[in-house]
Amino acid sequence: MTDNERVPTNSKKTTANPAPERRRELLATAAEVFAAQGYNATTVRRIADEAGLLAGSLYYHFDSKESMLDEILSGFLDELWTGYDAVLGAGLGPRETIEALVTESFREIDRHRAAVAIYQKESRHLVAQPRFGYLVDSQRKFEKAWLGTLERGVADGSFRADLDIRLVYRFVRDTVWVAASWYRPGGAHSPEEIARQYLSMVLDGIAGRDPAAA
Amino acid sequence: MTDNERVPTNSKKTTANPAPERRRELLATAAEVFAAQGYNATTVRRIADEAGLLAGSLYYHFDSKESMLDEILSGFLDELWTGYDAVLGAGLGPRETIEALVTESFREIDRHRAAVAIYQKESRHLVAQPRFGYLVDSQRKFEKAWLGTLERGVADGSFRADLDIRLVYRFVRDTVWVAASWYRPGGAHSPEEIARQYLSMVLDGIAGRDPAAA
DNA sequence: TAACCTACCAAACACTTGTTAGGGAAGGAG
DNA sequence: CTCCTTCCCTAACAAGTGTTTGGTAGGTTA
Repeated sequence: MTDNERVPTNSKKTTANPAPERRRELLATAAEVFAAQGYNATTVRRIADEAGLLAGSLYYHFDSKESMLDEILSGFLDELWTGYDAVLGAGLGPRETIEALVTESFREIDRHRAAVAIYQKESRHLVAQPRFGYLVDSQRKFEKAWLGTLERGVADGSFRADLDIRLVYRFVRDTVWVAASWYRPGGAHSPEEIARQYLSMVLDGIAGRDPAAA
Repeated sequence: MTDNERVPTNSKKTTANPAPERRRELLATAAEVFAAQGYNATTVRRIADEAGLLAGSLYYHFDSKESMLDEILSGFLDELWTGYDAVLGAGLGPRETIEALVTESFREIDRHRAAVAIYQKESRHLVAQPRFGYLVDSQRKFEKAWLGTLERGVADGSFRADLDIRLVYRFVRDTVWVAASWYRPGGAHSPEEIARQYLSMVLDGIAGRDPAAA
């Protein structure tokens, strides 16, 4: 469906997926360390320590450190686009689409906090590598979905027409995704509640409604 | 004045600053590479290549790779707080203070684009190191200034009272500073124009004013 | 019992990393 | 000319990097 459904290069397993439980465990801890320290600053030995095995043993499960990163990012993007495609195919109006996309985004941040953090820190220099070319495809598709929705909304009066639409796009996009840098699951607010307040701010602003106030 | 005025440890120069021209050149190119590739992913040899000399020669000017990073970040923060302190000491109302802070922030992004990008990517794991403890001080002061202004605004009706104020703080803060990731000096808009449109979005929202629209 | 597979360890490999030591060319000062 | 300072190069070092190789304990299958 999307062009992001890459099969992570895993030459070890020829059968479909016999026992990916351990892989997922290891990928989860790797993602946590990557998110906390940064990909390049993270050593394979550190991941192994955190997972309770030796560095070399990771290479029984994965081809390379880079393929771990690949699997983390592509796995996240696959799930993200599953959610986005459902929203975009629902035939909603511009404003409702934006609301649904923002809400869906915060749900993804809730479920893939580490992957989102990694994506934000590393994607900029990963796009240069051919292996991560699918990041470019995803970015393009992402921009098309959001920007297109915003333009539809400007056309039908849902959104203001007196702003640089690309500035608005980056504003909304960044506003949502940087939340992954401070969001912690199990915090004071649910993803839906955060989405609600963010949408309220983005759509209506933070200024007081009292005309008497300066 | 601020508590960020750290003297970068430069044991080589005992006199005040005899010829810091070359230093600034090298720091500028180092900052560009750090911002583009990430600090840990950047090798000293790469910086040297970009600057047109050999890796070892950098150590005539700087104590270490880390001290380059230190000097870049502390230099940026010093200038940032010079501007912020001027705004905060001007005795403006809450809304005018926020407007001035946002505008000042975009000016700093314009002048220290690379340093801001580095700060955003690396500060999270740098705060653990004692050498970069001043980052924590700056963060605390930053939060105090912004959050305090927002609270004053809620109290006097300038800002909405029906939102989680800490969420608003993070919203405004991130919204402004992530702009450094896409901003390029000499682009379509001046820092002031970007600040104006951002403020318009943050304060009044992006929704259309036409009540007839959904 | 024998063969086999899974998941790991122990130990090393080749390479890159930040950093250092010593030296030398260029130019101004005495 | 000699001395000194500035700025850079050459060449290496030790530590850390991702990765590979061979082996092995334990369970499952035949």
